[in-house]
Amino acid sequence: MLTIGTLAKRTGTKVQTIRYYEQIGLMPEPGRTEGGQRRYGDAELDRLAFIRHSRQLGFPLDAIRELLDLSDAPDRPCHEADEIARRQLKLVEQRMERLKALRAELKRMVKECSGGNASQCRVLEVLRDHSECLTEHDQIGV
Amino acid sequence: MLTIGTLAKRTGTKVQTIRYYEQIGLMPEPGRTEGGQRRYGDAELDRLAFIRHSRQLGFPLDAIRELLDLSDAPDRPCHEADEIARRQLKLVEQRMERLKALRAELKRMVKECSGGNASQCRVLEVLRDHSECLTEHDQIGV
DNA sequence: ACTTGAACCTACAGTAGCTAGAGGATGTAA
DNA sequence: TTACATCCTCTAGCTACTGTAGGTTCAAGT
Repeated sequence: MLTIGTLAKRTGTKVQTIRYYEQIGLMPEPGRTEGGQRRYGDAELDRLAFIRHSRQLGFPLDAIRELLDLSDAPDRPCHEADEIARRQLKLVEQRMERLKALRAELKRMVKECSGGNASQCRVLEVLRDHSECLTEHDQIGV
Repeated sequence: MLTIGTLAKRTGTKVQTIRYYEQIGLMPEPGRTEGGQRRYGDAELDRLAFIRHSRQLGFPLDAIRELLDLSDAPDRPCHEADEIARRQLKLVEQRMERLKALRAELKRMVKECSGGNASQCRVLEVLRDHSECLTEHDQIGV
């Protein structure tokens, strides 16, 4: 039987995060000691590891919920899981494209800064003048 | 004199966002009509454009506050702005590295999925078994 | 002058995914 | 038994907005 702290250490999760997952129904309510402390088994350890690994791959909690459902139902066809993974991959690729553009712009800013005072600062100038910019209006969520 | 809606349209911002910026002190309190509606001048338009452009480049609001302070004080040396931009560039580069690893992992998952049912699903299997993974423990913030 | 309707106002709640703290109870080893 | 790490619940906070409810104001058209 594992305490919440052990579970936390083994999966690289904070204790509070595990309780949070329980609260939102991602982790099941575990058994308790007489004194009311949570005690976990190996199934819960696996489940939490699954969740953490998925989070590390950037899957949002909603998607993880779906993946867990699939994982719990071995007979269901797997294309749904495939779908979710593909969606995530697409998202990651979009973000990368976006970051590439940002990086270019930031590099340009930094490179052109000659180190005078603020009134001649290239960095500030570029930020002030949107027209010399490669970046589009509505791409804020990086 | 510009209404808040006009300012919003011109800068690609939502009206509520402008009010939010005012609330947190990033935008000044503008003049009002007798009826209490906000009216802006060109200075405010410029300031908002600066903020939005910076946000598009991924600068957090705190950094933008610093940049605005610098922008308001033309005599201060510019290396602080340079510093902030460099910091941001570094962050962007870190994120890109991270996303590259994620992309590789996701591609692998998707590629190996053969389309059976959930019990043989490669995607789920990879998520279950952290040990075959390239990704490190603590890299969740993508 | 009057009416209409878009745009404005405040205030509050909600989003994702945790994280931190207060104030107190429990479990375990010496 | 005593110390002390770990646990408990509850609440609030973080970033950067976004949405809604319920009401007011402005400007254009008649």
